Amino acid sequence: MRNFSFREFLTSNISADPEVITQLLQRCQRKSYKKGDFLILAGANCSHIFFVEKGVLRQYSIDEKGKEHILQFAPEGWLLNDRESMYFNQPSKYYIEALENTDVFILDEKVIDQLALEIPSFSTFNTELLNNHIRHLQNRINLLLSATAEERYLTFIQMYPDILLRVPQWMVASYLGITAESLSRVRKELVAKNFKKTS
Amino acid sequence: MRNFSFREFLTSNISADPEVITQLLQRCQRKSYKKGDFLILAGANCSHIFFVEKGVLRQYSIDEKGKEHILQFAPEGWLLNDRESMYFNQPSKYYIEALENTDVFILDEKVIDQLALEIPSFSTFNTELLNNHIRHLQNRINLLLSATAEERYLTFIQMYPDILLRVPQWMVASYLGITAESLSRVRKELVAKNFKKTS
DNA sequence: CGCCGAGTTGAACTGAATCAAGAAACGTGG
DNA sequence: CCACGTTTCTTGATTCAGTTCAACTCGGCG
Repeated sequence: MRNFSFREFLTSNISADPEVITQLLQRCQRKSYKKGDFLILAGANCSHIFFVEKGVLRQYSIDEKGKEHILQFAPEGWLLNDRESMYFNQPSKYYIEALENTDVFILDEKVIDQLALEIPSFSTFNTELLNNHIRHLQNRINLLLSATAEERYLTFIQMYPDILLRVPQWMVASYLGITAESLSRVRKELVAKNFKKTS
Repeated sequence: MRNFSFREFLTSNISADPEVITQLLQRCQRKSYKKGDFLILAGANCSHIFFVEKGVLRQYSIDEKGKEHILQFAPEGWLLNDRESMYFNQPSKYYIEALENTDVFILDEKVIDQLALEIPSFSTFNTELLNNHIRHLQNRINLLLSATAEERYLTFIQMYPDILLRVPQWMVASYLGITAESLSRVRKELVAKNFKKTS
């Protein structure tokens, strides 16, 4: 798996001179987690943004019936954070877990606030992240409201082309809001359709 | 229905002196729509934020199968906007329609940008709106992933206690991601349960 | 008065869940 | 490197929540 450098990510998104970005990076923590490690447990406050350099994270909740629901996957190059917990200072509803050995940059809320004061373009950057996040969530809602299991799955593999090869299939099912068995059948159906088409 | 003044909303959310807010309000457009009017059609760019002073709006999309899906209701005191269209300059996927005669304040993107430059606390305010929006969307996704039709309905009436009395029931069904017939049956079931309990 | 959209109800149907069992893949320790 | 248990994936049978289609009621409005 290719590494995604946080520096690259930042330079292509914030218009600040390299010196400033270097300073920013110095104020980040860098951490490595092993497969299965938790970065955050539900119930704790989560006031950081994680940038994945290498590996995959998942963010999920557990409902009253004991079922897991995956809110987001974050492979390399993706950000993961819990704005609800961070911004509103609430205990998080979500667990964040490493699904592979994963290297992350951790940007703490305090650092974000400082940076927003010091680098004018940083708050623009932060706004962009928020807007992007909203777009992502809105599209997902639309999909959940309108699409069948098969349609959701097809959309998923377009959005996260390689995740399927890297995480257990039942987690993908959980992200899609269906059971593992259903996903297995959907995939079987698709293979059958393709076979028909190409033979 | 009680009126919700935009000034009140702003003063309780931005720490800027009244003079500045007065100026802000002067740069807003105020408009009235009749029941059934469209504020925005899908396909057009939507670069404003609407604040509802009186009335109700709905924001909805139409999928390939021709079905409507309601993304949000906005009764008085609520904001409605399409960040995806506004921020990324894309044609909107959503229609915005007045469900009653409705009075709104319109805050244009250009004005927002100006204000962010002129009033430091304004961008904090904007960030707060974005974070709130994210929280709202995330909770909805969780609900769609985990809850049955009945559970969604119960959550809905807690969140929008009076909307049900003001808009056709089939629109609520569309918001919940179920058919009008199903909602009718869910409601019937709930009445039956309550009758059992109280007799 | 007559029409039309909204809501209700019933019957048949269907996509997905559940339950259960077996097969395959995987990791770990000997 | 093999043997073992554990987790994941698949498949089948059954059930169920919610959809679809259709008929009927009700209330408002021209």
